[in-house]
Amino acid sequence: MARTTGSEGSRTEEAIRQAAIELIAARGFEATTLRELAGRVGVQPGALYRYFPSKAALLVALLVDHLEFLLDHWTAGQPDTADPAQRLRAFVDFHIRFHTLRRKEVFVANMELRSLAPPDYRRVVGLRRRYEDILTAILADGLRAGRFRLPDARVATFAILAMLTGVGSWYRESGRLAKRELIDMHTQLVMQCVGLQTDAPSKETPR
Amino acid sequence: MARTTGSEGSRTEEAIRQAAIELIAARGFEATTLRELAGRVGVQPGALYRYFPSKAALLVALLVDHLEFLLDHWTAGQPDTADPAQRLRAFVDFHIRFHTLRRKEVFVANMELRSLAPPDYRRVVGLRRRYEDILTAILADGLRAGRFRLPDARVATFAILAMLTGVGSWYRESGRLAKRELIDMHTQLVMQCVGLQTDAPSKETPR
Amino acid sequence: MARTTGSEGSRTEEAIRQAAIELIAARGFEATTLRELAGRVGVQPGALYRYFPSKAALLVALLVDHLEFLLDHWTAGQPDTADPAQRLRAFVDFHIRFHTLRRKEVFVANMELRSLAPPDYRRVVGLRRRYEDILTAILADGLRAGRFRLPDARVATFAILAMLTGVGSWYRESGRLAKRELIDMHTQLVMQCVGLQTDAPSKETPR
Amino acid sequence: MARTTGSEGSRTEEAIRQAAIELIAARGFEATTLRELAGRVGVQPGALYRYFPSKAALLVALLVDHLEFLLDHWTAGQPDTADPAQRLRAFVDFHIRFHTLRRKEVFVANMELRSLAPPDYRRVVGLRRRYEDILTAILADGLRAGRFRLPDARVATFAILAMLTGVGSWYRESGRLAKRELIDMHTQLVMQCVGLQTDAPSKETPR
DNA sequence: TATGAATGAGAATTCATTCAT
DNA sequence: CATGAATGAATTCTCATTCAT
Repeated sequence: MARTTGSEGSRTEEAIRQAAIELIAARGFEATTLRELAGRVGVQPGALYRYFPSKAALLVALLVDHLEFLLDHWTAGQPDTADPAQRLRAFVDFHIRFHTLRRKEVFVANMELRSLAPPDYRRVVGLRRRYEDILTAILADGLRAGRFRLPDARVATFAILAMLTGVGSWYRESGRLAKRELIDMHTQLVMQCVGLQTDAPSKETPR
Repeated sequence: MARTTGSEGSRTEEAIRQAAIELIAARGFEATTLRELAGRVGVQPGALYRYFPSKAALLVALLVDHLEFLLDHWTAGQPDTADPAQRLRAFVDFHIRFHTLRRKEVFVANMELRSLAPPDYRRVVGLRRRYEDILTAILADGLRAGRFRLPDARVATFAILAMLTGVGSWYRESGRLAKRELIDMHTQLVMQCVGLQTDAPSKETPR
Repeated sequence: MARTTGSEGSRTEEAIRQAAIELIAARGFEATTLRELAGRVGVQPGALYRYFPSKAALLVALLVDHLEFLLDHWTAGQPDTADPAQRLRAFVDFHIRFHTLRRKEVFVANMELRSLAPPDYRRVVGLRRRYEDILTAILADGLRAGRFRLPDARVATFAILAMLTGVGSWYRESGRLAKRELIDMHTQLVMQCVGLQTDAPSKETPR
Repeated sequence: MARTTGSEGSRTEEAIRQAAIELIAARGFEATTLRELAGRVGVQPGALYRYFPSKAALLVALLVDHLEFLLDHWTAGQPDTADPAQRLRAFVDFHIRFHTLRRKEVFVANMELRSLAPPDYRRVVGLRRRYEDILTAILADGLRAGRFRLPDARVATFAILAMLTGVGSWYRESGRLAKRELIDMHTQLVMQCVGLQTDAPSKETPR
């Protein structure tokens, strides 16, 4: 379904969101001016205020929508198994796909938390926390079942998320690696990280 | 040599650097104003220009010094062994110690690359690259020696650095974990990640 | 004739006028926005332009109508006597009644003259002048007849009008004084002011 | 003593205050722009912020200083008598002198109360109240001594102040009347108003 | 008769930077 | 070595107004 085609207005709003993500990812929130944003969208700066009451509110809308979208998608595509290793595999696959697909949103959501006013910050961090909890639950499950060898489920959550999310900051569609390879590689790394042996071959970095 | 003993001026410069790191870490470079910086240092804004030709130059100085300090310290304390596993252990220890000690500098260096003008950006990224290369070399060594099982030394470098650097964003001196534990945990995670078995015990997350 | 029965439209126009008086009295003309006005009326800002060609024209309409209403009412209820003292008494009564009844209109008419463009200013001041002239004529009559003792009929006009109009700025229906008392008090003050003895009792201010 | 001659800065501040009074008196506070104010002073708009933290604060400073100046001057020149009639005479003289001398400040103080934020409003109204109380005290004295015939000291205070203050809104130095005449006329009006007989001659308005 | 979308001009305010002293 | 005064350019945001529908 998604946003129905709609009037002038809803198309303008979508255009603003798109352009905002692009600009904020490129320059940072503070360094992004509404003038430039309006210019990209092809309207006057004042017109932005029909859609967002302030620059800050625009950022909040972007981040909240992004995180809710992320959570919804995980929920919708959740793996049909209770096996922790299988679930972890699915999580890595999901995370990398999502984070390479919506690279800019992810980048913005990671970089601009500090541009949020305290109440907005709490709201956004709350949503992010729910995503972290998904991974923590998988790791804790695996630990409990004696399948994973880990020092601490929460620390490992942060470690693995940092590792996986980092991908978005250097991966380019046009680069050396196909997305399939990327996922396979990180699956191997994560699996080993939680103490599972993999039979993936080792290969040296080509230069 | 440089700023050692401390005339009035060099003490002021140190104070500016300190305050700048603090402010930029807290608000971001764009959101940090020279007025506020000057206020913290206890001088008028104009006085800052005795020490740095521009706000941008101040950031560059901060980042370059930080990265050179990082590289110097690794070089100075380099482990006295050729064994890849030992070297990797040493790297993790060094990295986490440094990144928890100089948390704010690290945070700024990771967040504010995009605030740099292209030539400065290249310079700083060049330094950072030299640090990454240290880890890549260790991993490639271990691969060549058949000691590590890894998909790709470069990808693993990014993955491990992201994992380790992430620590700085949530670790607090006053938190649940002692620094020793932190290092042990991440050593275990990294060792497993590169395919080495560890004998560290698994423990569940306390609630 | 004019806005009597009330199609949709003429009811809307009345609502606009009402809301405008209220808002302008509260915030001043410049500080009143058409957005807020429209909001109170329950329409979109653009709809106001069906009724008034501009914000400035709205103000003019308000002021002119108010002053014409004032003059019409005096004319309609004019006292049936040539005696200056009687006429003065009637004027005070009329003025205070009108100025407490239509407090907000009066307030706006006194405060917002300077918001008028020169031609509108002249028109409105012309109407106001006709009202002042009513009092001047009474005073001049009384002087000529040797009944009043006054330095100058015009100066006294301004003085008395200022005195009486001032009431509107502090009088509240719900306050300490009934309207009847208010009128009696000011009648006494004005009568004494023009040199007539009154037999009204003096009373001290209660605390 | 007064503001000592002083640096560049204090001269600029004085110039800002002067120009601000002039502009605000002419156009109203809301309609006065900092651009225009700066233009009159001969500086860039931003420079105003060295002297006042906001447009609103500038207005407050103007009003508070004006009212304190008014109160100080009355106190300094207070009449050397306890006789209510004499004191009332002195008050009228003082008030009209002051209100014709500092016409614009007075006008602004009367018109722009509503442009103040609530706390500032309370502060300014508090000062104004202290001035009103001076007149109320004189009237109450005269009443108690049986010298004045008045309905109510507080109501009479408002009435007389309105009458006297109104002068500032039409008096021009260059007009028909000398300031001496103006004061004499209003003294007569006020004296009669409180029920004292005067021996001033009546004269008709020349046309 | 009214709406919804947008404009264009201008508002207050902020900020890096300069420079005479 | 540092200040105090000021600049000039930009920023977010507001608002009266227009107009196709």
